[in-house]
Amino acid sequence: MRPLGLRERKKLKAMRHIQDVALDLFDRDGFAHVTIERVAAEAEVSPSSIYRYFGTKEMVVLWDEYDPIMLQALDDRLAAQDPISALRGILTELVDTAMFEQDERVIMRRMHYAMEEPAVRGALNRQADAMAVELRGTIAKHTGRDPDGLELRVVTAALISAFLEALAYWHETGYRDSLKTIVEGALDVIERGLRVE
Amino acid sequence: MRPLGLRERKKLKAMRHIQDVALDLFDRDGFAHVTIERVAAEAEVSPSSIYRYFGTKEMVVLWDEYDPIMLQALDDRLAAQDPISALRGILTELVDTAMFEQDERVIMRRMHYAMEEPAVRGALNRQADAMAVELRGTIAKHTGRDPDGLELRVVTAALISAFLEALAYWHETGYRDSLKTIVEGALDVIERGLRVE
DNA sequence: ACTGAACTGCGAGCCGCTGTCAGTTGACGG
DNA sequence: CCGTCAACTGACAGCGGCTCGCAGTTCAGT
Repeated sequence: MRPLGLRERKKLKAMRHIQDVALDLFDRDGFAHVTIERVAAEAEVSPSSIYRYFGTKEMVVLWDEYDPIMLQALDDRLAAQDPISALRGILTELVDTAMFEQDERVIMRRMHYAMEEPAVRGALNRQADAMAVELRGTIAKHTGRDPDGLELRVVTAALISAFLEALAYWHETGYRDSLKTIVEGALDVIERGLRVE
Repeated sequence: MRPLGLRERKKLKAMRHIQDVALDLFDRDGFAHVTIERVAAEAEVSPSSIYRYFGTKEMVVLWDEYDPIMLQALDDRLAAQDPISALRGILTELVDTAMFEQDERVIMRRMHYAMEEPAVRGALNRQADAMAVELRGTIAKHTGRDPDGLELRVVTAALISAFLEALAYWHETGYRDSLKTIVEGALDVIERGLRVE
């Protein structure tokens, strides 16, 4: 799996390029006012290729080549630790990776649309939903709980939504604090229970 | 506000009729394979009217004439009680209302698409997001918390997502138990904190 | 090399959704 | 009861996201 063939490398490069070009156009004219056709023209690929690569216009923004790696890492950790520790661990790992530093600017550009553009936000939520299902299955497998039980459903949903809120807060506060700090704060809130008043 | 004019009554009747016709067609041919044009023809209104009434195809399923009433009731309760008690209260009230009994079948039909059809599910999440924002504002007002603080964000998100999971669970278990029981179970989980292992 | 499979671009087309405009219908004061 | 005005409705045109089938091209394994 490690050594990517030429085909895959070309595809990855094309996707990076398309995403980059698209973000430029979105920044200039706004997400809604940029057509896929124009992105395709600017990136010198055909519109159908964009749809083949990304599936939807929103995914042009949301796609992240490291997502599968992250998910794999999370899965691995879940075999040995509880979900909250696993998430904390991933975050720490992430911050220590040069990859993150390097692409942080791109991440923030994408985050802008993920938070401000309703359509993109919707797609993000959908991704989160899919992730919740998978997470539930994994936790169930490692703890012997009922994967379809109400309790586990609520717990994983709370976890995922806490992470999403952390992202939103990170964005709204202008990326002032590190994402790691914020996510840990969010997890703390969840962990200690929700005395509301 | 109470006595609805003829205009509003006609509109409400039309919307009920359109939703009903649409659900019939969706049941027969599937959500994706039914065009708004066909719904319009079957309901004997113009397509533009459907868009004026509901905004999007998904909202034809999600629209509920009692939603604004529910939201108002929730707002009222939030002035005097904490959010969890308020939600429990609304649920109890709901179950006691004849309105619910009467329309329960329609609710289940709609629920089917809200859960199984990705596009509709997306719209539901979006509604939930909007509700979270409002809820945050209301809680902040009544408790003096920072409406944009991380803690309140996480708490309200957990509450809303718990409710959504309760709905999903209700649907998945074939509406066996009452929604009230399930929501209360979900709220219990949230309330006592999320020790995961 | 060479064959098969995967990928790409092209063209046509569906349908959700928006905006405009002319015609109609209910709300309201006299 | 009626005239006026605002609100609503339907017909139409059009945009653009997205899909599909097809023909030509490019990479992978032998």
